[in-house]
Amino acid sequence: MERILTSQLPDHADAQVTLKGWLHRKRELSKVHFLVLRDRAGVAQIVVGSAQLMEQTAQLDSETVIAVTGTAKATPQAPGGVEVLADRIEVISAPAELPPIELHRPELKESLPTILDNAPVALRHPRERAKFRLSAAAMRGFRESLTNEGFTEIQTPRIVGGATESGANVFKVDYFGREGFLAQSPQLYKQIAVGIFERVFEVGPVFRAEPHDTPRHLAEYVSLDLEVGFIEDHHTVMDFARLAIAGMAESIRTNAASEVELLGIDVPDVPEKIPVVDFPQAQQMVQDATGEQVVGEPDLAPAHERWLGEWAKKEHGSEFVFVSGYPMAKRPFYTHPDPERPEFSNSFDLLFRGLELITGGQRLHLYQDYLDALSRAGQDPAPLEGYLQTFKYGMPPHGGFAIGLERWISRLVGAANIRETTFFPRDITRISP
RNA sequence: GGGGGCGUAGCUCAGUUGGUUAGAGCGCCGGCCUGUCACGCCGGAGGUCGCGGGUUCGAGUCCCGUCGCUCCCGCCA
Repeated sequence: MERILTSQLPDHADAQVTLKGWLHRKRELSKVHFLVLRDRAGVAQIVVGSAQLMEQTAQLDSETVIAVTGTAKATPQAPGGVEVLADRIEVISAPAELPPIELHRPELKESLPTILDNAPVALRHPRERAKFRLSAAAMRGFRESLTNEGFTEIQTPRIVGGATESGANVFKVDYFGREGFLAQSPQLYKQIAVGIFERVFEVGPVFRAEPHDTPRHLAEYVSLDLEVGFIEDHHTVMDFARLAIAGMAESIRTNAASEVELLGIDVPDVPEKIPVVDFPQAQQMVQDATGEQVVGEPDLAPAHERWLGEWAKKEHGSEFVFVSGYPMAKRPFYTHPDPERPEFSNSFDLLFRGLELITGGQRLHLYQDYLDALSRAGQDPAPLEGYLQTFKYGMPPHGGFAIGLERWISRLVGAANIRETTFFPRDITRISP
């Protein structure tokens, strides 16, 4: 008998079916046992009526892997409308121990450290795994919307020689006796790739050895990167950021509809035109509203980003807001200045529900500009020789951005801590499981 | 890196001004219950109170140290 999924039960009413999955829960009454079977699609109720079968199911522990054969019956009493009246239950695999957490609850009551310590089994919970189906749908939307625009997907090295860019700390690795580093971003390689493909994107892990212990930081996270050539300025890049985010939101709506429903989340509408606030203007607004002295600071504090998020919602009905034109001072060496006011850059952040979700901008594209910028930053151009080749041999104006996947999902589901939406998070203290 | 909070049963948590044998709910085990759906009812097992030291007649409770977790800030995606 061929296996069907719990989600296919409504199509098989009154037919003989086989379900395979995990024993999610038992509810045992004296004359009838109800089993809840969980498979990759969801859960279904199994009704056990015969004394002989009940004797068997009474012995089964939670998470036993079983195959159930019986008749699918549509009935209003059944959760989900259709249940299986079991004729035969086969144990495929019996667990060695009971799970340390209560998987059968509608929502896990366990604390985050307990969930993370027991992640291999905790993530089996329908609500837990649903978050990562949202991730999958988001990545798919990112890939599809950009592929449609003539982008090429690339995979750049995760092990690099020489520090990639200034700023974040990098993990050192022993590379056959030489010093190597884990890539903190595909930045340099994706720019090189623009010289080859014009339009590229990448989905992959990046590594940050920063000693940050916050609910928004990870030592390893998934970066959705884009880089595109032949732009006017950073506003062209912002248009692609809008396109990518809209594609991700749409894919979640269509490819993860049941997860969206299960989690009860609001997938945001991405406006055709996301509001844009110039950095100095943003600071002035925050200062006027909060009375805090922020004008002149080189960046926005998280609290100020939250304020801007609320402002965009109130004034523009948008859950997204661009802040553009950050000061050059704290931006990396490849950042393109604003030709009109060189102390500011052609860069931007995209805030989603008050959290920094995307950073991007226009990059320098002239060889001499790179030599000058590196010199100003006091950085030795020698380790960057391969990178600089790109500009030596002709590059169009270009730019790009990076989206933090886990941050996007974290904001989407309203998680208090990014670890809730990270598949086996790596942070300053956690390296396993 | 700076500051705050918390470590008590498998899980989530109570535990009074220090006082005899440390509690609850869930989970687990046993019994009862034709339709449960966080099933219900009755009973039971389960603890080095994170670890080490100190004060005291007496420490889960007070003090010191240490380890772990967590939140805020810095910083970032």
